[in-house]
Amino acid sequence: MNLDPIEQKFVMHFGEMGSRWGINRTVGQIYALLYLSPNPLNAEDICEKLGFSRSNVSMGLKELDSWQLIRLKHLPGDRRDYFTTPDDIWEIVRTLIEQRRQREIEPTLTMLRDVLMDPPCQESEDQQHKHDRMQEMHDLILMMTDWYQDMKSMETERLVHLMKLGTKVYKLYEMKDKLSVIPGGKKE
Amino acid sequence: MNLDPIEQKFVMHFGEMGSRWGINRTVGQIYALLYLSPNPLNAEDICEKLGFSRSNVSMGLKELDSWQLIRLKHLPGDRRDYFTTPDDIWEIVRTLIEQRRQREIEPTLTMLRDVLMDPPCQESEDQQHKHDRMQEMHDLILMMTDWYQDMKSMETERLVHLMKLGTKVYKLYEMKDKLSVIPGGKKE
DNA sequence: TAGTTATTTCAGTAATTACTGAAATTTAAG
DNA sequence: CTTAAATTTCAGTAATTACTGAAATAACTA
Repeated sequence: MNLDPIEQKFVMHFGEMGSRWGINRTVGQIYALLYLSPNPLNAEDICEKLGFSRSNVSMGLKELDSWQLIRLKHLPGDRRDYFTTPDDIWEIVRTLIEQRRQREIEPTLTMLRDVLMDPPCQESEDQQHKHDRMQEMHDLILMMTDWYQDMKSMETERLVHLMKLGTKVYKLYEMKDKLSVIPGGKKE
Repeated sequence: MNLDPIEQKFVMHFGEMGSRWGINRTVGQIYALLYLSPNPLNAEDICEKLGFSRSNVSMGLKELDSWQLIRLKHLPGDRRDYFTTPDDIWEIVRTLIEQRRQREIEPTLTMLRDVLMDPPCQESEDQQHKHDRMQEMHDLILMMTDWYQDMKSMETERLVHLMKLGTKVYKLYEMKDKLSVIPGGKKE
């Protein structure tokens, strides 16, 4: 492996962390390497720097591509594929959240909608409890994804501002009914 | 396996989903079963319902306990351990987020703090770029965890209200400077 | 077109993780 | 204390996932 100490620490960390997420070591390390790299890297570069086989790197890049986390670049007079991560880290975060929503949340929501569709076959108390419990989960997930869809449309600048306000913004909101100066203050 | 069709679908789904998260099939299924169950279950119940070995269930429960996702109960005149999930699904979600923060985010933050501590050994442009890139990630993670710490302290009722408001609350906030009626309107 | 280079696929193997049954330990009751 | 029930541990094995090298395919060049 051909990395300076700091880079190595960062790359290794993402390799190890990878396994705590659904992602494997190779994929984690490749992404960390690309994230730090000042210029696009081709597959051969990655093999060399991380000591993985060419085919492993190919599969890792394919995986990252399926997550839409990398960008393909071409250098003039060079037919090889070069890869980068988006420059804007917020774009990376948004993509990660969106992909996880699609892969992990959406199927669960579909399953829940499905089982909640038909009413419990035998109307026992236990059946009712299970039904309620699933409804509860369904509603909570729906609320969170709706909230996320709303936030997603915000530009980074505003989102950062809103996050930094945190709960303060809510205290302000509570005040508005008392003031009844702001238009729409009686709604909700 | 001894489950009615709807329950089975729910439990199986969490088994399969488990592998997309860091969690394994057994643990996913056990949790789904406990989540739906109207009354606490002991290990033997779980073995029977899911068809796992006693030791596998024991290990699964231990894992769930380490995530603080289950509660231990005792029934009068019965020495066996019975388990439930919290009644309040919001408590489950909070615990999940908190645990993931501790296990996945905190170590990364520590690593980043660590590598950002000492200045780049050789002051090349590439070194600077890597340093900046890591700083960027550090700051973003810190902002998100700070925001989360702030939200964590809110009661469920208020949090739900705030989520349902979504970005509307921000539009209101933008208005306040123009109105300059609300106390503290000139801050920030 | 053939020849060259880049990339992907895939079958086989290595490594890791999940699961079991038997034995050990813990816990409580008599 | 002794006995019995409940739970955990752990070594061995099964199942799954990760990785490799060779072969196939694709993409360009002359």
